[in-house]
Amino acid sequence: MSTAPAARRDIPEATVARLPVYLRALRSFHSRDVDLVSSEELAEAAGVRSAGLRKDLSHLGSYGVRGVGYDVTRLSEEISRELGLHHDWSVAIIGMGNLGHALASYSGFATRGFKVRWLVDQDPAIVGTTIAGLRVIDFAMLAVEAPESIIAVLATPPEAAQAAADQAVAVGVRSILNFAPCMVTVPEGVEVRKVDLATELQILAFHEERGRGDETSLKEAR
Amino acid sequence: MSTAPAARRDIPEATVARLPVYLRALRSFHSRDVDLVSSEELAEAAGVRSAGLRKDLSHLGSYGVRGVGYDVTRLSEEISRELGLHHDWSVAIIGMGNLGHALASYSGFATRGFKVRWLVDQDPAIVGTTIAGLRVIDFAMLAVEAPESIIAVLATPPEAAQAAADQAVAVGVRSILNFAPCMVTVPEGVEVRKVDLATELQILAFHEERGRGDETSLKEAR
DNA sequence: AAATGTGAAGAAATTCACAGCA
DNA sequence: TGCTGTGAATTTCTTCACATTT
Repeated sequence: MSTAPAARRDIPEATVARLPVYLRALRSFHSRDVDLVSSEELAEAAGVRSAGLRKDLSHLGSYGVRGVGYDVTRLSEEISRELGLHHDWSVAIIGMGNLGHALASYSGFATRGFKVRWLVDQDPAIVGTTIAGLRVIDFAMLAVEAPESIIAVLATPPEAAQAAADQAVAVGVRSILNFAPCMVTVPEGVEVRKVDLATELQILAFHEERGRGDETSLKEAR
Repeated sequence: MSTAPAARRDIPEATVARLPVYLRALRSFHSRDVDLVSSEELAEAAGVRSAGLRKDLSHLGSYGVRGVGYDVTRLSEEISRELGLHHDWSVAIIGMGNLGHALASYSGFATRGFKVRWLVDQDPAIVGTTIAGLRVIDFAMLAVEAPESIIAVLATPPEAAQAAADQAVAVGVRSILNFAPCMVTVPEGVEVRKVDLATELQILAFHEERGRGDETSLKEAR
């Protein structure tokens, strides 16, 4: 409806889920000193179609130049701003088993905007030790140290996940990334995203089993 | 259309992505000795709506009983069969850094049907060592030992991911789960699914930033 | 000339609401 | 009566095709 003053608000969920992918592709271009890309080039790098990319970007406003393309730096900034990455986010990893340990030093988290600031465990034998340069604390300490808004990454065993989520919510966490192979229930207003290895493998298995069915549609990786 | 002989083939992608979730919920019911569930109960446990659940299940055939519900064991078997879990899948983890190390012993992989059978790295200093009870091998050895169909889990640093994917494909891998924070390009016929921590965090950040916008629609975790 | 931005068409997924069966 | 299975309606997402702008 309102055309001129930027079509804000109400970005489709499907678009939001792709913005981080575009951002990554843009950074890759930037690191190769490319500072102008066409929707065609960016779409290929992101594994989507150019028309879809343009439609996605149109939801944040008009940051491209017709006949020319998109300025890599400018577009990166606009997407970052839209995603709320103009300030840093603090991350707490809950559960210092194998996975939590690995996540604490995983380079994928080092992406600009997210900083792992707390490692939490309830086992007294682990609390107090240092992992990846951070001291492991317990929930009581997290409550004291983390008054601001933080994102919690659940890396506990499944039996402990619900309790950990409850405690995280009690501390004020409103966003949870759940790696535990189980569901957690949270109060309204708290968002949970789930990363489930078994689920991903099962989906792959389904497609491989079906074999050369419709796999042409998925030739390019995201 | 055809009612009796089961409505096979062509299960919607969105449904396929939810079947593993239903399977997990069913196993949870089973472990609590519940052997009959209504679509309402199962949907709540899976974090979806009952009508959607019933539509999803209708794509595999009619395994429920009107006025009664679904037999937990029966439905688990049907979904498992549909997902191709009636036989075991061999998994090779590529890249034995922090993450690969953690994945090698992650309980989420222990889900029935998937067995980590190979750990692969290209660093001679790591090849030959034993992690989680398995000897780390190189690609040459993988080519010798793995003639059958396997699923590869990429856990390399981003710089090494494309080369690792190429080598995996050369060995015959047709399904890849990519944990590296980058995209990989593969030939047609090979499927890649991506698990991207930064992406998930960015989506969470977006929603938290928007705050109390439309979060009522996401009150329950998957 | 080249490439964006976008209405309109089409496809896919979700939700509704109820017929049909135990 | 209770709950499944499913057409129909609705919403969301994708693709097309071209007018628009530099």
